Amino acid sequence: MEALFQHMERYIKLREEDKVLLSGALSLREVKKKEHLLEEGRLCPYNYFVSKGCCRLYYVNDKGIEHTVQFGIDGWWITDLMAYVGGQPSGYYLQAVETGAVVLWDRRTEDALLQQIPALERYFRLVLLRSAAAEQQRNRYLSDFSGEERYHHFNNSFPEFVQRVPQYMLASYLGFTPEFLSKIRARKA
Amino acid sequence: MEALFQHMERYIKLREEDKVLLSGALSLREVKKKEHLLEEGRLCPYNYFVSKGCCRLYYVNDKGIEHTVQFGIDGWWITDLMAYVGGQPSGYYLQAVETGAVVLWDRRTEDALLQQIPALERYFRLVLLRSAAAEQQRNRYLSDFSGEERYHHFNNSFPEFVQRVPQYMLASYLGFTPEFLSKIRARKA
DNA sequence: CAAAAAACTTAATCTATTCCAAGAAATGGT
DNA sequence: ACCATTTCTTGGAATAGATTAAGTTTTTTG
Repeated sequence: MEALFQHMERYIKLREEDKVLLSGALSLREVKKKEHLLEEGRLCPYNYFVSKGCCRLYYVNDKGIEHTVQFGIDGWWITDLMAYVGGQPSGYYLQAVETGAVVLWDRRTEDALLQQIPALERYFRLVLLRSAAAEQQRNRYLSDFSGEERYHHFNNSFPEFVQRVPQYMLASYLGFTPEFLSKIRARKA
Repeated sequence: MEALFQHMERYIKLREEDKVLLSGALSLREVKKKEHLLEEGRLCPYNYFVSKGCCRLYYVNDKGIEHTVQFGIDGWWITDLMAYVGGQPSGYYLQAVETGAVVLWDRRTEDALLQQIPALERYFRLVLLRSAAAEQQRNRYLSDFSGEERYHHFNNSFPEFVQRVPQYMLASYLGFTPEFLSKIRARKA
């Protein structure tokens, strides 16, 4: 929970009383590796702040193939936004890649909290702005680079992260098959 | 400009004095078809609200090929977010697809305006939230559907829009070549 | 209204990546 | 330590879509 406060204080000032309010309204949840926080078909009234560990958001297409759409490591928010905003059943799975902890931000208490701590409007605006900017850049890589280029680029940018996550998840995040990733690595060595 | 006020009032309340403030701080710019609002290498201290017409954000890769990353029709915000947030030179072009008008939101007066009209924090938060949700969905289509499926799906969802924009732009938005789009259409007929 | 420019089509060849299948290596639970 | 499960590798056949190049149609402009 402290991790979230620190993250918020990068963008806004929090008074002690704000922290008390937040501590009361939010809940911390510990997750074991591979545990699901959200499954397809379920409602998703939460936005998840990854306070420790690593989660991934993925969907399963009609051929049964998993596609990882986002990794969330500590300090990132992650959720199925359509289901969060619209209140419909989700089409995604949210899974802990590593044992860790997340803070649950509940849509149903959101309005009350935002009224009590108006600075949070600004916090979430800035968080969303930065994540939208990052997404725009990721999309550029996805559309402009070949699969192999994407892998090398990602591997150079986040070498430690590549070690942390199974290859098949990485492959599905980078937009190709695990077999192909295997071949890329073989080529290099 | 009125279009922007209406859009804001979908999410927040604006007092008359707020509108006066906004009218003074923002500028309206008319754009001719094909005119550029932003070119690669330039700074981009603006966020653009499309009040009438249609714009597109695209980049040109090192092979000289254009990739359309976003269309903005009336009622949407559009800009190179990295350049807007970070202040570095842009890697994108923003071009009017049709003659129309945009409202310029200037990053350099943003803080002052947000302080004078705090409700705008909420407005932009909600706009960003919805556009991030839409982006998440678009990414799913891009990664899960074949080019041909993407075309049919888009064509069914936005038949009027498909008529409004040149095919090569649509192809580059859907992630394939104009030649391939031509083939898809030939197959159907 | 003609000429130039822009947009679209068609066809042949080429290539990055998928798909399938089977085996090898690593990891995890008891 | 051992067995089951999960993850990774390898190779060959198949394919969606790119590339190239030339020709046709449509739109824009003087």
